[in-house]
Amino acid sequence: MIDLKYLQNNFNEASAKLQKKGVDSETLENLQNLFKRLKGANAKLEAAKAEQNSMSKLFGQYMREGKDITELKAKVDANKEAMVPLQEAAREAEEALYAVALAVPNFPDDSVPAGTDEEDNVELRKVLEPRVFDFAPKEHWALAEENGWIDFERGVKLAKSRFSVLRGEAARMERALINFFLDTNAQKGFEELCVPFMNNAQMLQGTGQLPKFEEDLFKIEEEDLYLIPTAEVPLTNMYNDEILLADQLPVLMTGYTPCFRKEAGSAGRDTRGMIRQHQFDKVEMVAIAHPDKSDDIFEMMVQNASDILAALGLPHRVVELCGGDLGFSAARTIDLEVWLPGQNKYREISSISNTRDFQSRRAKIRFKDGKKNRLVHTLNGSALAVGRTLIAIMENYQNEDGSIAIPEVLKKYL
RNA sequence: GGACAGUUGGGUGAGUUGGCUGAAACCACAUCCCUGCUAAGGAUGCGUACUCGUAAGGGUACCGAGGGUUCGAAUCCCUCACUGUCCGCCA
Repeated sequence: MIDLKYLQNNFNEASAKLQKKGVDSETLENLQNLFKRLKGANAKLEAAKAEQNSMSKLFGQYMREGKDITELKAKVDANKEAMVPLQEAAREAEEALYAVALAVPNFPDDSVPAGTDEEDNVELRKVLEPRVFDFAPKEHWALAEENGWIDFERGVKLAKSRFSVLRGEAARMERALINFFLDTNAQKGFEELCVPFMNNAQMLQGTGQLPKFEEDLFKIEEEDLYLIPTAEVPLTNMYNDEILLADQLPVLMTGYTPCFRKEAGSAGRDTRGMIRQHQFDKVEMVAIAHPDKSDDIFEMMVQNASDILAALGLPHRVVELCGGDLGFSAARTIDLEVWLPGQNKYREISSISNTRDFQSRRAKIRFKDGKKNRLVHTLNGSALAVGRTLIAIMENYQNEDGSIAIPEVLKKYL
């Protein structure tokens, strides 16, 4: 959630920032008014409560002293009744405010390039030259079929469309990649965690998936539980509603989890192959950081993900997202796009974001800064999406006969 | 799944015949004082959030969560969650 006090005191600045993310100023004006309304309603209610409390104290005193309480009782009853509409007003004001506030995206950093969609993203650099093929490179689904690696039909039979089954060598490769990623992240100082793949609503709200993006989540019937869409949710919320000590920072965490997404709104996109699935494996990095240190950690996380791709010999480019393409919670995001020769395109394989205090305000993750409690910064990034890495290896390491070579660094994991 | 017990501040743990308890005591922690020798003693402070105020200092809420009874609830009632123990079941 954005800082409402900041919005109130720096309306024009805040409004300009959020324009980059396509939020109109009417929404913000509305938000500002709702905030004022809540404060006003609370002030009235609290004054009435203070009155009630002090009269109640007197009441007890009178009882002890044996004084007559009929007059006091009448006053206190009248006040109680007068409080009912105030209570109602405060409740309504709060509901109205949060309905809007929780759906407003984070402020983008000033450095974020303006733009409306991915066309306006800015390429920062390319890493590794794409290989020159002396034959026409195939797409991963063709290779998968030739090698018997991915069983799309049976994935659909077992579940539904956008599910698939990895077989044999491919299944082992998936496992090898997970291990390689986790080991590499651990070397960079990330603690490995194995977390629940279902989280409750409060956690999903903490990281920003709820309430706005419920339609993209798989919910467990009859339970307050959702399948996680990314390990960012459990890892970041490890410290939900906690106050850390300054010397505990930064907390660096990594974990492998499957990720579950309904892909609502992506109907028809990437239906062929394994690019966009309802369930996919990912190894995630999460950092809980001191606000002054989050930029450095961000750079480290981007470098780490890029290094992993380079170690696998996968050409990729580093892209800074423009305001319009930035996710809901992110203040800044850098994507890593891997080269897919079969598709003749760069495709997203990692997304690293600094959410600054947007998630920590929702999730109440603070740290002791001297006497005061301050919100931490939270960062997350994939290192890496496993299925897409497998695809990238298939397409980049393919031979003319359809066989696929194994990247050197993975050999010890197979 | 069934039965019983419990859920209090950073920790341990009082308080459950409703008001004087936002919460004793102890530990931990912080600052200061004393003293000096391998550590001890003393004083004070020390929950979170929102809110009013330049500040000093007020106010409101929170004793697992939500609701109820009452002038007033950590204390009574209801629902739910979680923890523990026993039974059942099971990878």
